[in-house]
Amino acid sequence: MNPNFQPDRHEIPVRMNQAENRRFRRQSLLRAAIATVARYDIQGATVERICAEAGASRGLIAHYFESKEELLLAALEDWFQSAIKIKRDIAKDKSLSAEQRIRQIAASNFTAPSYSWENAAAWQAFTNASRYNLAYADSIRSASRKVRRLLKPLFKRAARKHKLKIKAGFAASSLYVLIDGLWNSLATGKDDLKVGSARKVCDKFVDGWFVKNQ
Amino acid sequence: MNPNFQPDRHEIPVRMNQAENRRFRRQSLLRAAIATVARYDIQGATVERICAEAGASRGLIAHYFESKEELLLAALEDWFQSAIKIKRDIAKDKSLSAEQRIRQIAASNFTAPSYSWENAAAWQAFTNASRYNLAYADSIRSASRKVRRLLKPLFKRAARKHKLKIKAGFAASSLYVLIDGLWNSLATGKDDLKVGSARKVCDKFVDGWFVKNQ
DNA sequence: TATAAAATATTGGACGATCATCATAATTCT
DNA sequence: AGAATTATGATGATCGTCCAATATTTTATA
Repeated sequence: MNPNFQPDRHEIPVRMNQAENRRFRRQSLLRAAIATVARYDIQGATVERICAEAGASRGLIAHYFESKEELLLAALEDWFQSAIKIKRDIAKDKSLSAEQRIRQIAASNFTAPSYSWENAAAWQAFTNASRYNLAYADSIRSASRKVRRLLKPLFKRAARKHKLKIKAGFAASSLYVLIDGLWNSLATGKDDLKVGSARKVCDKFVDGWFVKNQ
Repeated sequence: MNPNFQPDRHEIPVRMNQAENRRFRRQSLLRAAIATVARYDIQGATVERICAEAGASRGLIAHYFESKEELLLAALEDWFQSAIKIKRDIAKDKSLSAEQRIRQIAASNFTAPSYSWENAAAWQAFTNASRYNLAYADSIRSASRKVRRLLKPLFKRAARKHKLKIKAGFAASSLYVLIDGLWNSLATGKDDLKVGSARKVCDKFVDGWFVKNQ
């Protein structure tokens, strides 16, 4: 049922002191929030369900977060931070050409740990909610900008190597819009798309930017 | 505030008989449902808000639909039916080449009446909800299949003209996934994308399919 | 055509269910 | 023992549905 199941504390045999316990509980709640949002959407992610997923009782959220809203926002930002880190690492990898880095960043969106059905589904839920929730909107806009800032110089350099003139910012944007579409499609299953195909679509799209005009 | 405002019955001076009135009320509720879902998401589209948007009282939904859920589903299917009709008409247009038809169908997603912020936002809300609502999932899967069935033969014919071998079904899928991503981006505004740019991204993507391999 | 009766349309209040938050109690750790 | 952590019941708010009442249109009748 739930591929990314987080065992609750009863299944953790190791003894933890309070500080460790606190970190563990917090992290459990963050992961449980993502998992629950993925399966039930934002409004379906009730305190009851999130806590059940985290193996805790209903009242615990209040002890670790100001409110349910604050937990969800923290979960979104926590997840995004780890997602951008993976991309930054690839962007800095000097053993790869700029074009290779672009392709690898794109591909990383369809490989664990960045990709999982849970992450795709939760991302879809949060972006959807960002239409009426200003906090999510801000967080997601900032996330989008960070990714574009990462990709733009790579597109610029890759184009120079190909002796092409392209609008690097536009290329970066559109690649990420495509990846978003692929994530949504994978999250809902509406187009019978497989993860492997998603990778191919990205590669084909990048091809398009580095081909000479006819 | 609401660009697609439907005037309520008090602003309609013409006398309507019961049959006309019934059609008008039903249609008002369907449009109001889309508009409200666009602005407030599915769970935020309360009976109160939908009816206010339609210029009716809270109880009226029960008179025209089995339940709120049934209204939302009817609104989704009603909207999709008009959207697919526009695409079918383009697909049948013999004055255009297959490739031109593909481009025009793609472009129609970014021109009124198929495109409006309201439609994009509501579509995003429904696809998002399709993860946990089976009725939406079925409806959307069927919609997706219809569009792919429309595009696939066009890609096949266009490729033949270009003397290329492509996977037409794959091309059709991926074009529609891209369009979905563009709609979501426009609905949320997260990537600062404009409608005009969305059209260009589509064109660039279609280019990619009809370019000789290097 | 006028009018009564029937059918249909519309309204808004009541009810029951769900949920986040809060207060308080119980438990565990230091 | 005292502090931190965890559990549970109570409370108030929100929402969909149902229902009784009121209003309007249509049909039947003379």
